[in-house]
Amino acid sequence: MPMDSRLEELAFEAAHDHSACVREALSAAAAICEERGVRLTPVRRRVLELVWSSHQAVKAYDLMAQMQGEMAQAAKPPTVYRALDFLMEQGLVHRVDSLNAYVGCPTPGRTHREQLLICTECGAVGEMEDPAVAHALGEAASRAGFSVQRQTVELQGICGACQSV
Amino acid sequence: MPMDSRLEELAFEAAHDHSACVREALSAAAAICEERGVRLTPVRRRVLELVWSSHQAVKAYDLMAQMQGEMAQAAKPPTVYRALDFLMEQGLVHRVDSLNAYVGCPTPGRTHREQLLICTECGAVGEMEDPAVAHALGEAASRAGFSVQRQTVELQGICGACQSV
DNA sequence: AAGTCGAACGTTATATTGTTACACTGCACG
DNA sequence: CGTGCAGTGTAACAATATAACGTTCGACTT
Ligand SMILES: [Zn+2]
Ligand SMILES: [Zn+2]
Ligand SMILES: [Zn+2]
Ligand SMILES: [Zn+2]
Repeated sequence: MPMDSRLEELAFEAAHDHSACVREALSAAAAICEERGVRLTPVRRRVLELVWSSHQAVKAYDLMAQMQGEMAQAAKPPTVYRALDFLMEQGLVHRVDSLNAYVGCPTPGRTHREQLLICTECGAVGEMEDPAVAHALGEAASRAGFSVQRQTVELQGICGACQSV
Repeated sequence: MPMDSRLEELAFEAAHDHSACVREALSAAAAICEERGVRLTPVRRRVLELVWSSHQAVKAYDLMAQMQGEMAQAAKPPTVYRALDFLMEQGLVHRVDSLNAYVGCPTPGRTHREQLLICTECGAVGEMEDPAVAHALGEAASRAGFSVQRQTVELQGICGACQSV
C-alpha cells in the first residue's frame, strides 16, 4: 500500500505521468473506504476518477456531461451531487468555494485543515497544510473571542510552472 | 468625518445601536465615493443600506425581495448584481464565498486582505486583518513557489457572544 | 425461504444563484 | 444642439444545487 503523499507535489508540475496520479488516487480511495467500511460504488468511483482527470477543479455539471451515455441513463444532478457529498465526507474530494468546483484531495485518509492554491493562469489547484498558517489563524481568531470549527482558505495567484514560462 | 474602525468591533456584540452602524457605513461610503469621483447612486446606496441591515451576510435575492415596490418597478437581478459589483470594486462590501452572500465591510477605504469570521450559531460575520496570518500565508505559498494575488479566508465557528450564552 | 430494513440510486420537478443581450434615459462635454 | 457614455430597465436564460418520492438490491432476521 503506497499511501505516500507524492501527489501533493504534482499539481503544479507541468508534465508528469498523470495516469499514475489517477491510479494512485483511486487505489488510495478504495483502501480508505475498505478500512472504514463504506462503499466506493461504481458511481462514486467514476465521479472520483473524473474529478481527478486533471489537477484543475471540476464543475459538477461538467462531470454530468462526461457521464452522459456511460451510465445506463444520463447522469442527473442528484446522482453527481450525492457522489460528491460522499467523497467530501470521506475527505477524498474538496469543494473549492471560490470556484463552485471540486478537486481531488492529494492526501486523503488523514483529516486536515488544508489551504488551497489556485493558479489563475493554468487553473491548477494545489493544496498545502501549513502549521504556521493554522496556528496564526487560531491565535487571531481566539483573540477575537471566536472559536474556529472549520476553515476555508483559498489563495488565488500564479503557480511556479506558470511563472517560469 | 469619523472614519474610525469602531464598526469592526460590533459584529459580535449582542446588543448595540445598530442604526449607528448603518449611518456610519453609509456616510463613510459617501465620503469614499466622493473622494474617488465615483457615484454612489440611489440604487447603490439602497443596496449598501440593505446589506448593512444586520451583521449577517445577505443573499442577493433577499436584497431583491426587500426592494420590491420601493423602486419604480421590482428590482431585477441585474440591478442588484450590478450594485453589488460596484460596491465590491470600491471595497464597501465583501462577498462571502462559502455562503454565496454579501456583507458590508466595516473598514472600507483602505484596501486589505481580510479574514472573515462566520458564526454558525447566529450568522454574524466579522472581519479581521491579522498580519501574522497574512505573513504565514505568504511564506507558505512562496515555499510552494506560488505567487499570491488574492486570498479568500473564511473561518466558520462560534462567536464570543454565542459562546457565553 | 420469506420477510424486513436501509443504503444507494433513479426520476421528476423545482429552488437558488448569477449572466447575457439589448434598449432607454439623462447628463457631461464639445 | 448633437454625441457619447455611465447607469439603469427589461426579458430571457444559464449555471448551480436541492426536494421529494419511488425503485432496487443486498444484508440480516426470522
Ligand atoms: Zn497528475
Ligand atoms: Zn499555473
Ligand atoms: Zn451594528
Ligand atoms: Zn454568534
